Amino acid sequence: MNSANTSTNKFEQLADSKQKSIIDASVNEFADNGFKNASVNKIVENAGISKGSLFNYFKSKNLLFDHIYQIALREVKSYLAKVRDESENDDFFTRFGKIINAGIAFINKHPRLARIYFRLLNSDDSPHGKEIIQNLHSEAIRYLTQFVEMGIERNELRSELNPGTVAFMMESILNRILQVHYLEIFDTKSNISKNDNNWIDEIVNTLKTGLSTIPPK
Amino acid sequence: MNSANTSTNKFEQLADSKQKSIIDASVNEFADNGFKNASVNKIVENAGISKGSLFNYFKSKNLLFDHIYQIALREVKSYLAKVRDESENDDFFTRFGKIINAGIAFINKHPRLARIYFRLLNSDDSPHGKEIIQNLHSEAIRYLTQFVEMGIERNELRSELNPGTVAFMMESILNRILQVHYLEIFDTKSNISKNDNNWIDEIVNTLKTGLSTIPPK
DNA sequence: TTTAATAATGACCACCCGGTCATTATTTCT
DNA sequence: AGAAATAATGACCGGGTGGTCATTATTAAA
Repeated sequence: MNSANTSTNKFEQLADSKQKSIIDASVNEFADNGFKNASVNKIVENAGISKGSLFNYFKSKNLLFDHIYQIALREVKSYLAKVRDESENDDFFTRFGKIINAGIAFINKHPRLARIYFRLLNSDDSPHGKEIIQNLHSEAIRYLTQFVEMGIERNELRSELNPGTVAFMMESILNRILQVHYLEIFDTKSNISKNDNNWIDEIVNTLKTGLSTIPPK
Repeated sequence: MNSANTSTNKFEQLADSKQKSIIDASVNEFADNGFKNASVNKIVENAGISKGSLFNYFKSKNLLFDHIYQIALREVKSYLAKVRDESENDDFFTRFGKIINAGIAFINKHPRLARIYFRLLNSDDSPHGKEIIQNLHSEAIRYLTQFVEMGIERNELRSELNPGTVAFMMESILNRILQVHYLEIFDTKSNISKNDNNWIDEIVNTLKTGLSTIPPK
């Protein structure tokens, strides 16, 4: 009883190369098929282990998915922390542009994790799908709300703005841009192809100055 | 050989009440489980017909889904056309608010169709999922781009704006608002609960006047 | 009313699923 | 080297899948 008996206890004591092959096979299978349609049989086949072993490491398909998801979450958070720290001295709008580009960079670096995320978004066939997504969204809103509040303090944003509302709008647009980029990677037929910095700058700038011909008071 | 031999030919010659019960059962099953995880056995059970009959009306599960999807698409388009015609004399921002409210009304009226749509969005387990979604998005963008161009012509929007970019931003926000509303309906635990007109007005207004403290030239 | 055409049925098929566990292979300890 | 402990295996289980088709029930024609 020396260490906590987590569900991944046995798994974590495996050789690193074996862990990696199992994680790789799992990520690929979940990314391609979502949770329910992912096949444990194919995972063990691609990982080069027996089914009995997998169910020895993880008590169920659910717990295996949880483990994969935790890995993805850790990766995302480290990305967000990085961009927050690296853009501390930029103005609000430059920062927002950098956040968007960090998201794009993440998708480029971890396309299969992004795939799992985007599947999770609306599929609801995953063990804790709803809770996971709610969590991610509220974390994103909190993250962006901080930026907005800071922007107001620095007098870069109008003081009468509701930070939560602005954060919601930013998150909407951010998510959509990332979704488009994700589709560009996974759908070769995609004809959207607007993923260049000019486009992002244009969006940020439009958000900055607004649409109306009539300037506010 | 008098009429086109479509895959739904036999189905459309059925009594209306029978058609309705089959469609109802199918919509419910697809809404609750997505395409692949939907069970044909449960559909026929809930529709009160035999499995053989269903496969007589529709050659495959795929074609049954296609038929359901076409129904949903028709419903959405009629909604969009209605709001376009009814708001012809409003200014751009009032119109955008009405579009958002029309979307919310649609979800309230057809929650199960909305569920199928949101599942379709990222699940990619449906027969032509990718193409369907691409189509819907580009139709939405085209629809909104018209509004933006009209707004510029009427001198309600800055002339230097790129209509496609603005339409993209609007669609991002619209989609997200509808997604939140959808979650409020289907997830009783949802604590977002911002679906009131004040919130929508606030978003539209923020988009109108922009975020920056510095007014454009 | 008898016959011919059409519609509805559900047992059945081959296949795949997540999960189990007695058996076998490997490592560790004496 | 032998015994004990641990790890890995894959045949097997009950259950569900989309789809088929010989049989039965219903309707239309004679």
